[in-house]
Amino acid sequence: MDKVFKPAEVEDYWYKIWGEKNYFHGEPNPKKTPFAIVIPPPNITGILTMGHVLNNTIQDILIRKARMEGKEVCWIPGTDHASIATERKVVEMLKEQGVEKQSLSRDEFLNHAWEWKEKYGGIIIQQLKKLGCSCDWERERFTMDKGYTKAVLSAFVKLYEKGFIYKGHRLVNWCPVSRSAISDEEVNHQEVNGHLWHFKYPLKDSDEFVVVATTRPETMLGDTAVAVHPKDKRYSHLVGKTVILPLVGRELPVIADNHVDPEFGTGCVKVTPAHDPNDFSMGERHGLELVSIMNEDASINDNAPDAYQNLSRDDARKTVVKDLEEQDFLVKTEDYVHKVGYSERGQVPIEFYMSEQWFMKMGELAKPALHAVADGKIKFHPEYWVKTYKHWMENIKDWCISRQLWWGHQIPVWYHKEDPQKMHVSIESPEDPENWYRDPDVLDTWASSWLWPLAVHDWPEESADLDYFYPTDVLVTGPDIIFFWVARMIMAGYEFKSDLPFKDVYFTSILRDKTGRKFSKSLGNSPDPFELFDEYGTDAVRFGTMLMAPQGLDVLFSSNRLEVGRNFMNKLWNASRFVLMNLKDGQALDIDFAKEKLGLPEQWILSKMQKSIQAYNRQLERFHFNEAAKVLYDFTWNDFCDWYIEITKIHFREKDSREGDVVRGVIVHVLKTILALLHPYAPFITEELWSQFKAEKDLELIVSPWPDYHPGLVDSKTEKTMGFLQDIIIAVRTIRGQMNVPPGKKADMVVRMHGASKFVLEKYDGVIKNLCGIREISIGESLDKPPHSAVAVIRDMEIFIPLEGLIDVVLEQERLEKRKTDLKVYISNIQKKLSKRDFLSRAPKEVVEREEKKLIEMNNELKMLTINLEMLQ
RNA sequence: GGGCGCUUAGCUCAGUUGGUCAGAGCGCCGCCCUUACAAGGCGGAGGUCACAAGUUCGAGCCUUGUAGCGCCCA
Repeated sequence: MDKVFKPAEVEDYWYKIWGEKNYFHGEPNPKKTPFAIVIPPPNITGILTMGHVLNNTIQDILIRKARMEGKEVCWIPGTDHASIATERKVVEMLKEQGVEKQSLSRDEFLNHAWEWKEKYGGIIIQQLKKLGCSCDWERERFTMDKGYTKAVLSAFVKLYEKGFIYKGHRLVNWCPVSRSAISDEEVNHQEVNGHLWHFKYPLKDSDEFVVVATTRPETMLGDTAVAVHPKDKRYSHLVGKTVILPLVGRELPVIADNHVDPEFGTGCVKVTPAHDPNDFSMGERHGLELVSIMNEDASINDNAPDAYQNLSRDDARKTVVKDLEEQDFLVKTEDYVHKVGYSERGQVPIEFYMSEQWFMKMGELAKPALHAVADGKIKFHPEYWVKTYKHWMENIKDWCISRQLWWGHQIPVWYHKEDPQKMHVSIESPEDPENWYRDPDVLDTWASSWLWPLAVHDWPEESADLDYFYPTDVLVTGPDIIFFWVARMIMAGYEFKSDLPFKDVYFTSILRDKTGRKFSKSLGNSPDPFELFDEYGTDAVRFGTMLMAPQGLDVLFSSNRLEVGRNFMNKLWNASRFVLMNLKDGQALDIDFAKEKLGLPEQWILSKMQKSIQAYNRQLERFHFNEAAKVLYDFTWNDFCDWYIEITKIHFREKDSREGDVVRGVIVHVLKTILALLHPYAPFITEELWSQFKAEKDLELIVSPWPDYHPGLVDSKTEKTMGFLQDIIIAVRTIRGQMNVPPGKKADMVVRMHGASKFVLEKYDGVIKNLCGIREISIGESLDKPPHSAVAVIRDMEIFIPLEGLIDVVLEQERLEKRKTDLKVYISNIQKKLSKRDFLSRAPKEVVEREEKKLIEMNNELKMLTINLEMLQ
């Protein structure tokens, strides 16, 4: 074995072997418990980010553990067609080639889109394989597969027939870049530094005028009223009068409406029903005219005066303000901070735009989904997301599901050419297609991905796969898509299968950079996972990432934190190397621990290991992946490497004892258990090391049994004794360290003690001698303190280390004084506690006894310290 | 405006059901290339658990309030 672990040499090798042996594939098997996960399908436009690393490592951990536990495991991978994002990519690509989308037919465009998909859509899948994901690749799906498409259209038809889907002429969120409607969830509100412009609108046949304030001057071209609050005395005389809209000349009524905020601006507002949702409802209440002044790309249309037509909305704003100023209608311009809705995909401010769209009624769909989570049938981790979910579900609004795009699932609705009111809604086209035309719009991508857990099995077709692997067990995803996807999948599950889609939902951390900014493509602050894999090794990236991602909190990611992972992998590698070097050829390593007489360190490491297994399983079961990683890290590094391996060196120096053979059995057993437990986090290195230790009959680690927890091997007495031994060793090392005793120089140890623990010293003197460089140990009840010696007090013993020529009296005094000061504080705290009658009567007996015992021990230590300090004077 | 979360060592963070002298990694100081590992070993320093009040025999943990930071929704 190499002295340093070289990840690149094992990663591809083992991934290939696992694949060849078909270990990733799951089939319905009535004899086994199923364990299923569906991957959150990444966009075909996407490449692997650290967010994907985090998310998919977690899923792989769950899947690999379940596989080792003997469950029938199925992790279904796939990709999402991502309507808006993909169409944008394809349009951009065509533009570079000098082709405008508008010059192509729908079919021509879709051919380009499919070509693009074939070329780039599989990149992220290859990347997930590099990460080590043990997905069932035979079952890989794409949301525009034939079977999947059928599922999406079937769902549309079923909901239409139920009356849950309808068409309406509404004001919708409009993305001028995509030239499509988008849903409320695709709008992000951002604070921007804007202005508040105050304009004069003159009263008809009068010298009077009103002043209105607006953040969007260009929309004045579509104003159809001016409104004030009915109780606003400043303006009550104007209600019912008419003002003239500057630049346009349109006559506008002055109306009174309760929804006007008298505090905003002048308390008098312009009303633009075709471009603002509040104004729209005001328009409905007052029967106002709708004047839409924009084209699909948010340029000004011919409902505005000639001077503004075809200007972009930004140019229109400048021109309108300039013209108003020149004509003396501008009163003032104030700086003004306000929130603006941005299109999530287009990254530009959205417009509110009148158009005809398809909507889904959500009220009935939401009911069972709300209850499933509120009643705990579906559990969220961390739990606090339940509140957010409930709040959204209880205030759910109808969902705009149509998009003015070509790439996606075209809406399965045909209109009759003679009579467009006549509709054919079906997954099949009409029998006389020549008389019909199909709705050109496609469905919102989420209206296909909400079926993912069902449609991967070709629902609504019946299948054994669907029966066996649905509901799935866990969904792992980011909290940013709790509404987009999680909530809607739950609704779809109940609506179409009358059952929940998953039992647990784990919401991952959001990754941020060192300064707390969210990782994003546009900021360019997202590290490339492949550079990290190269630098640290994939296992290290997986393990390090998991170690730094606490449940429910954001992660300030910095790649040097992955060093912890890399160092740990190297530690494990070298510990294995040590064990391998000390094994004998052909030695049977299956030791029956029950039948062998085990030494204290062996009993201790096995006891510690059992406790670690228990804690590890517990943390994994409660989805605390960082804490589980920590448990294993601590056990491996501290207990196994720092203590147990060091102790075994004593045995391995004596070549052929029977005891040594038992130690070999124990050390291999512990190491193999560590490898098995770590495998879900670090699959490559553990499989490689396993191959060095596995017996003939053993399978690859990926399908080897999960270590059992044996409570019978937990032995608290052993742990106490070993703890005592460790305290002694640490105390001696501290003295050596502080007095600068050269590591090679052996010292003697004189122990004055009275208690029953003397046997520990006598029996394990070898351990003490070897672990802290001691030559001779003398023990007695009335030994004198040797001259020039340093002292440590441990429980009932005084340990003297004679250090002729090395002892620094001042240092020794300082050290003892510090301990004495600390002790006094502790003692006084305990005394305070024990002097309270309420404490004695109300605290549990064990707690009181523990405090009393502690007090005696500390007082004893203090006494011995004081004597030794006095001797130094 | 409504909701959620966070505040523990210089930095980044753990801390389970309220009960040992509050932990880790990194960083810092000292010693060491001891035949698994210098990506390492041994030892050390470093904390008013944001602040205030309350509940309790007992609070980092529970309750209320305050301040600061962050996120989501309107």
